Amino acid sequence: MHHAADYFDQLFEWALQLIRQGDAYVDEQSAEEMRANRGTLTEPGIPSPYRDRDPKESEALFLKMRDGKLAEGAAVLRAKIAMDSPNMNLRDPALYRIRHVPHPRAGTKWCIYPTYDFAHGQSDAIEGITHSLCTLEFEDHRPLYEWLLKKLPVPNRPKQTEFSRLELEGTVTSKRKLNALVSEGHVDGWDDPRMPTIAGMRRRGYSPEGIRLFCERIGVTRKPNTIELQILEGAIRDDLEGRAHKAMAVLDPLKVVVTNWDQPVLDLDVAWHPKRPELGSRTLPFGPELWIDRSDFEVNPPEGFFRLTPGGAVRLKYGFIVDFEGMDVGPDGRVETVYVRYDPATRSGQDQSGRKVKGTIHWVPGTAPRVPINLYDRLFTVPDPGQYEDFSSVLNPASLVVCQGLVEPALLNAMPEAYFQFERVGFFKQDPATVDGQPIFNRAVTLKDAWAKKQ
RNA sequence: UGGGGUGUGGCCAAGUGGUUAAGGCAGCGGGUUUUGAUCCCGCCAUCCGUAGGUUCGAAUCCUACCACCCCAGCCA
Repeated sequence: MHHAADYFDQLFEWALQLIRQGDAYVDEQSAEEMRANRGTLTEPGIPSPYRDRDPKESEALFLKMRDGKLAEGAAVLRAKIAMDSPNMNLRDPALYRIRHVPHPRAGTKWCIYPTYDFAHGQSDAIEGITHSLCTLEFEDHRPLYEWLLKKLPVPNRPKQTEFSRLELEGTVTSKRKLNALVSEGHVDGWDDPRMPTIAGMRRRGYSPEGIRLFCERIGVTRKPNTIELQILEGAIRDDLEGRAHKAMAVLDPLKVVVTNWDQPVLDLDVAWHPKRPELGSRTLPFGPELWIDRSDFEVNPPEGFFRLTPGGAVRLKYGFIVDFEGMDVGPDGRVETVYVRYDPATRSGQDQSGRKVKGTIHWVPGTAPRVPINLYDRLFTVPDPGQYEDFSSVLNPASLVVCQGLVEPALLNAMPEAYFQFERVGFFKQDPATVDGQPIFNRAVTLKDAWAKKQ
């Protein structure tokens, strides 16, 4: 990492040189006067009364600026270019201004600081940069960037190239707006998993490779664009599909009792990934009591529903086919427990029964630990929040839903760097806030769900 | 009504004078499947902002027009 502050001494010397060359002058107009004299888009500006002062006088004033002898706003160093330029950025842009504040890196050494325009190209040159990339709004600054490089004895001449910024549906990407989200407390920080920052995406569970795949898919151009969220999510899914450990978790538990289970708990040995044996396997206990997702049982199933129903049967993934036997319904009409019978001849991997069922659902053992699972969704309810003057009014109140889910016991073991797919649910990763034996999972992205879409 | 940019299918994006306008995402249809996931197959712009023109031939060259974005901070 390099910082412009590392070059403040050199930048100051170069500013002095511009003054001596007659290419810069100290202007003592107020900010308001400068604005008034800058002209408009269609009318040229009016030269400052200080524009043609003796360079020696400018130099003396500039030194006074540096020495803290002038108040903020009392004077500013300006490039002497052209007040009638059709390019507003060339109407004698400010190069240095007085700020009686310490600098986060340079401390209290300076009370004058270079503007973006004066620091940019020269810093690039010092760093030996050959191609300086930035976004389209700086296109109009390129002539200024080049003007400064030409006027100064810089070690090399970087070339500025602009491209369009990346706009993503359902979020904001400008630093200022992101900063507002953080400082106004709408998110927990710059690495909040809902933030479109690298830190946020990593914490959410996006892999570096997935992020790069996304970048490859969207390309780089000079066209204004707004990328659909699906392109990001699709890239993340495509990458995670191949690298995630596959496990089971139940977000909204419904108790299931296997009434004919007449043996000790059966420890199933299940591979972490069906296509990647090198990832190894884990133990998954199957017993008389377990949990399934509430959405996988319907008393009055809609057309095409092939999960568990009264009178129906499903396969419990990696386990057995079970047949519905009965259920307990609470006073509020809510199903509390489902009773099933398992078919011993249908054990996964050694099923010789020939039975076929329409659905296979995920489950966790009755002893499954309960852990917090953060379900993240888009931060905003509209695709273009940046267009709203007060974007906090279109925040998605459900951008984070914390649920207490049940996960298979193997997930209690620390695997902080692993990506997980909770089968039929989505991709997840442990949050860094996880402490020993108390994992917290973040949902990176859901799985595609053709059934949900059909509903 | 100054200057700088950009316009190719729902979203991205190749293509810069010559067969039927790449590819990805999304969508649709079908197959495989102990994840309604993955995977596989097929379909998806007679048309490239609009209108003219040049040419044997144009999304690609010319002209005009239209639309949208950026610039009047001592912000970056």
